[in-house]
Amino acid sequence: MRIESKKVKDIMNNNFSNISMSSRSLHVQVARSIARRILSGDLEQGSIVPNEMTLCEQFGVSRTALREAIKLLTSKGLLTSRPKIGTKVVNRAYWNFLDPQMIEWMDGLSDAKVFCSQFLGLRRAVEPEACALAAIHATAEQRIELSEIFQKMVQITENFDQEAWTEVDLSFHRLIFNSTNNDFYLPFGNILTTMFKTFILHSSMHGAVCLNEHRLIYEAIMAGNSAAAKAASVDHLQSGKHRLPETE
Amino acid sequence: MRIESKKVKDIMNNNFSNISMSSRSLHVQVARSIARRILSGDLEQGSIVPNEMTLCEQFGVSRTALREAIKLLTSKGLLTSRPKIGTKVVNRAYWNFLDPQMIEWMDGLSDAKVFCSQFLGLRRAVEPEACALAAIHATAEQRIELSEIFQKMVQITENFDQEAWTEVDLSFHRLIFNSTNNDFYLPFGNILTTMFKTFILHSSMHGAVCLNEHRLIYEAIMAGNSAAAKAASVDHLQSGKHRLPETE
DNA sequence: TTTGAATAATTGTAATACAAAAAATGGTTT
DNA sequence: AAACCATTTTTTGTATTACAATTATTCAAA
Repeated sequence: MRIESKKVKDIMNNNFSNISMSSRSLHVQVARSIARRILSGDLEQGSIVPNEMTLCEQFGVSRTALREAIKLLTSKGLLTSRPKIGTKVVNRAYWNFLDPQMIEWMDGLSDAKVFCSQFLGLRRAVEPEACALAAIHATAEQRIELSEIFQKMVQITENFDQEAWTEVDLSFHRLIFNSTNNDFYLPFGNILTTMFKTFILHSSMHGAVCLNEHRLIYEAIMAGNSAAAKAASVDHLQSGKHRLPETE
Repeated sequence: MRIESKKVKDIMNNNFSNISMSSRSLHVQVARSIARRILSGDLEQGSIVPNEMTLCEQFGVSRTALREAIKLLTSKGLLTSRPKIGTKVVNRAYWNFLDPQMIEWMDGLSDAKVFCSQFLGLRRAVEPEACALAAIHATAEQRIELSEIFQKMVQITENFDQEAWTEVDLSFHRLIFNSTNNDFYLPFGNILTTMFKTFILHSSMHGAVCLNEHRLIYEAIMAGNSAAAKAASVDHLQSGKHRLPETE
């Protein structure tokens, strides 16, 4: 019996497809296109974008599709509409940069290096505290899962495979955010994953060193030692050599 | 000449109305209603919600409006749709709790006390680091604006007015997030504001003490002393007495 | 100058029709 | 019986048209 393990796993996880199925639907494609015009500064903050019919013609889509695209962008804080006035680009201060789809849309617009180091600037704030909270609040099941994941890390390190390691690394950090059992930390799992997948981040250090850093975090959380978990995470993120974008 | 200062100011700021104009449009009302069913657990994760025509009848709206509502919820990570299958509630791990509109929708669902203390759990991670970054990266204009805002705080403290103080307090913290000049910190200004407006948070300590805490943050940032700014912020947020929900 | 009614431009909502995707069905072949 | 393939069926996706609601603009009147 041949197995399509990925598909089966997706079904088990109640996911339709791994990620947000990229851009199958028309309105998402249109939204992405407009979003990038806004994010790049092509459409200026505070300016009124062309009216719906004009945009329909520009993109060659129906008003239905276009309006759904605009609703999507409104939801991200990029646009706001009113009858008779039109649809306006809102001030940058209201853009939801913490939305994974927004992050995908940034791909190739701003300097990836800058963008990633900015992200690291947030990660350094959030993740150590997440580790500290996880050490305290992780459930029994979550601790079991964490040890299973760390086991995998050890195995992969033995004969190193970049892709497999990225996968398990992400699931490691994602589980930590989940293990805070704090709703406000949950989204960072997706944000981190999206950052990795769109700006292909490689940890320049393979194997031993990196595994050791993870081991320190892992053991501190398992021991319920929040201070140690936090310190280990700070150390992990401060060794500023790694996690630079692959390009250039 | 009579002045409608608020409206004039809104026009100056390029805002259509102060906040996201709540629920003027039909599709937002529908979205809110469905969102609350999901957030409350009434609609279970992984389950398929009724098909579009059924929902149209339930809400008494057209398919156009209903679909725009669903697109909004999809954008927040709550739903995902596919032809022939239907629209499914996605796993909680993918919900964007860092979206201001999502936070509004939580009002009255979960225990406000728990929710607010969870938020404080994130704030304690993010805000001290934001202060540290602001101390380093704030522009000249931002430093000027910060001192103006602090001036206002002093004035308001002299004859205390709760509402006015909340207003200026929020603008103080918002400006700090902006002054990091880091895209990923920007959204926290809106998140903080939304948390305050929907879960009416009162700082139990008025006047002098609180002003002093802000002064320490303010002076450290102005001096460019990131370590001191961070420490002052930690202190400000650790005095765990304040910022509890008003209800009960 | 101010007021107020008419106008016009744009988004908001509705209704209908058809296209596309994909599971489910059932019959055919191996 | 098992595998395969075309057919059917269900649901969302897109297009089109029409009309309602909102509100800036215009222009006339007081």
